[in-house]
Amino acid sequence: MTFSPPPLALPFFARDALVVARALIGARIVHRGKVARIVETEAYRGPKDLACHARAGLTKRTRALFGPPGRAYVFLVYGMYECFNVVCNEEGSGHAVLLRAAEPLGGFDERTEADGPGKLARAMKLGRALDGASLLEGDLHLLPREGRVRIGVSARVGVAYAGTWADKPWRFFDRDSDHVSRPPKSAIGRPRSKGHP
DNA sequence: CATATGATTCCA
DNA sequence: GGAATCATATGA
Repeated sequence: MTFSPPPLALPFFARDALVVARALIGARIVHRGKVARIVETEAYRGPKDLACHARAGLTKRTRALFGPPGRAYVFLVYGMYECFNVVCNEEGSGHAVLLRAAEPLGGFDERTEADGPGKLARAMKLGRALDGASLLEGDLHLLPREGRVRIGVSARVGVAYAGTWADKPWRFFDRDSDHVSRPPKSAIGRPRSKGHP
């Protein structure tokens, strides 16, 4: 019989989004019979972070973002893609971690890809219906990382409008994964090249 | 009420 | 390089 660790619990999520974003690289996400290994995340750190949706304060959209940690924050972007986040830190802080890419492990069609936030949410069926849903109980949860992982760091993607906040090194990824959404510009921590040695 | 835009992806 | 596509945020 296979040992299965318990899902990540409240104390894991009740920390700064920067800490949680790094800790989630290599963790697994489980939902409706699908399992995937998280290989890319980004931290969003509340109202002061001008790249974070929390900058607009508490609105209809950010209700879950300002809610308790350990729940989902899901939003629609560009009218057609959804982005799945895990709420972190303490209630009201507006911290969250965006899941940007994962390696499909089980329960997927053979050619399903999850190398991008929109594609990951679509592949795992993590739509807006889950906005505010708990990851601490029920059929949506995360499992701790097993083994070692080499973590790379870069600036966050797609937030150029945020001025200097766009340059913060708050994106994390598995340096050895072939399922990261895009190679970082920085030479440090670039994912293993597929073409050359 | 009107309008601009986005934590993206896919196509030319 | 540009389009697709629509809920939200913002300002009149």
